[in-house]
Amino acid sequence: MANRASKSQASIVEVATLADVSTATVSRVLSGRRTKDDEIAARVRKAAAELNYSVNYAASALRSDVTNTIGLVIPTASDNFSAGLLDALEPIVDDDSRQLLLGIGADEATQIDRIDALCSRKVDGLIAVTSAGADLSRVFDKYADTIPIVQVGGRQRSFRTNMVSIDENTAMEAIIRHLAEQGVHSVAYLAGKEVSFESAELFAMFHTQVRAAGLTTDSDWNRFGDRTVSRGFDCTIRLFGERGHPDAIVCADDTIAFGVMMALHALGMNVPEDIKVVGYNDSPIASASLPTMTSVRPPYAQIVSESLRLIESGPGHPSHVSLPPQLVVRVSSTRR
Amino acid sequence: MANRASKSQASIVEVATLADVSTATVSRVLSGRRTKDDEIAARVRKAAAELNYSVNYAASALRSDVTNTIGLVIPTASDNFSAGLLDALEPIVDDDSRQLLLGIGADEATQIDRIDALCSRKVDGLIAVTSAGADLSRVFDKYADTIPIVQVGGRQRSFRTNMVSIDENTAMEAIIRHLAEQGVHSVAYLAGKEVSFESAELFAMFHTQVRAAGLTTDSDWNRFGDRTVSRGFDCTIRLFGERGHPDAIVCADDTIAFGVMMALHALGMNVPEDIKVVGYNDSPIASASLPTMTSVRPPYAQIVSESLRLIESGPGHPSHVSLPPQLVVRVSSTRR
DNA sequence: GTGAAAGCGCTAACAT
DNA sequence: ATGTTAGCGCTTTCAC
Repeated sequence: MANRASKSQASIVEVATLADVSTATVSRVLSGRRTKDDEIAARVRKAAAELNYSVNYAASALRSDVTNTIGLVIPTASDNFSAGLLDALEPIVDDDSRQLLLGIGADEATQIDRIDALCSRKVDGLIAVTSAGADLSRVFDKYADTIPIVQVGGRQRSFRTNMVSIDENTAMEAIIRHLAEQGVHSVAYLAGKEVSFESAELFAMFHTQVRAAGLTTDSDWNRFGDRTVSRGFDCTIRLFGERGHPDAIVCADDTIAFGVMMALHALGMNVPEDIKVVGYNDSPIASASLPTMTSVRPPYAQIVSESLRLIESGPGHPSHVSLPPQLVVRVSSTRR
Repeated sequence: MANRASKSQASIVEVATLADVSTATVSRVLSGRRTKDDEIAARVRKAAAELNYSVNYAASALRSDVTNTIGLVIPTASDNFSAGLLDALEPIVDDDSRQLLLGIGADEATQIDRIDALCSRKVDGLIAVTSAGADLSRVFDKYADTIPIVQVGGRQRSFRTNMVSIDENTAMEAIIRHLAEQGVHSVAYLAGKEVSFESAELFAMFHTQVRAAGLTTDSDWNRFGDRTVSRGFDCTIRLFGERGHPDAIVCADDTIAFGVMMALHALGMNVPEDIKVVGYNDSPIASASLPTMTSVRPPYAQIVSESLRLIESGPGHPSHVSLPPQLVVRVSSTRR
């Protein structure tokens, strides 16, 4: 508010002068590295506020090797999971008066490049959402004992980094149990194509859970394929050209489920009365569809808090955390 | 590749020693601030590579006041426009061996907070996608003559920052001309609700262009509302309960258009034979829908290059650039 | 608990 | 064109 606003920027020296203490004291008070909270502390804070002081992060980083930045690498921002994670991570990072450095890389080479760039900026921690099939173990190992790294999802290839994965098995179990409770007897599964979140493993889990719940499925119903609306549409049309059809269709992505619902509509079938549909990833489309779609919500908040906790614990003690997603039950799967 | 890999990090002094030159020369060579490219330059680069040297950005920033970072503030990552911009911006920033600092803020207070945080980090430039109705003029003005700021979209409230806006009028003209060419006579418009990209102005442009092209519309057809699938669905159902209906429906967002297409399907109408549909923002859903959807693609690449160009020109010379989006013609609007 | 002073790694000014 | 040197603003010993 002062009239010196146009002056470049107040430094710690000016604050110290105004508060009539040493720069060391200012530094200690402002960074909370001081025991008492007495009159001196108040004076320092007052002076800092008056001068509209904020630390010079470059100087601070140079001296202390703490940059107050967290690096995040994602395959693309136009992906529900990455976007959801970004939205969940940013406020937490920022509330800690840290800053988020973002790297985007779809292929292995670009991801490696971004991780290199971020690490040479000396981020205090790195979170990487690995894309389908990328092998980042070498670059991870390169920095593993300098910077705490957290790999989110994907296949773990480096055992020197932390890993936060999503417990898809629990999710699948929740889906199947929920469907069984709604009176479903037979289920189809439209899997994803990419290896990213282990489509194949999910597929295996589906079979296990279906059997465990005493439901039935048919190998002709279940196919791998793209995560697109038209794929869901096509598969469903084909499904109903065959002899029998399931009571429910579980999809590896909301987009597929959306195509399924469109096709069912076209076929004159009602969701959820005639057939139930479950999506995956709880994208905006799930709550916007008609009827609203039951989906599986990745545990964004927990992924973020666990990742930051692992980063806090520093490099060199890699551990693996598996988090259960949440089944968001909406209209498309409920008995009416 | 050297066996000294585990050693913390090579500094410029070690590079200088190995290359047998001064640190100043190393700095000059590596930053390209040197005229000749002789044997000395080669020696320096070789030494740097051998020691796996990379500059300490904190030290560099402290000394030179250039941080090699660009700040970006968006309302949310779960928004097609912001995600598209992010994906377009990141590689360009990175290729320049700069880094992207991201701030996310949905409401005015949070946006201001993020802009403050980024600017006190002394980013070399700030790009802000302003959210609906937020007034950021004060915080913009606070930094306007220190840091080059580019406002993308939204309503311009500060005339001390650069502005990159999307020429919606040209987009609307292209849509209406295209529809007229496809034999359309009457058009409905489902507008957005939020003030963000000037729904009202777009609405006015729609009327202007419809009249200019000699087409007709009906005030009962055109409504403001949410950018959701169900809104598009409901509006369409209601539309066809009335006496007449249009040959085409233009929507302020792909999501709305998607709901429209679902409703038309339910009503037994064929797109594009019976009625044509045009969306907006060219989200992934536009190319994944059935039939594929004609939409308007924001000029991401141009927004990015213009923004960076304006940042390059430094603070204090605010200018306004308006960029025409591209009409992506797909099946939903073409004569068959 | 506080202050004085060293120095993080780099670049810009100045001198050669 | 290159080298020498000061110093960016901060944190952290080290004294007291």
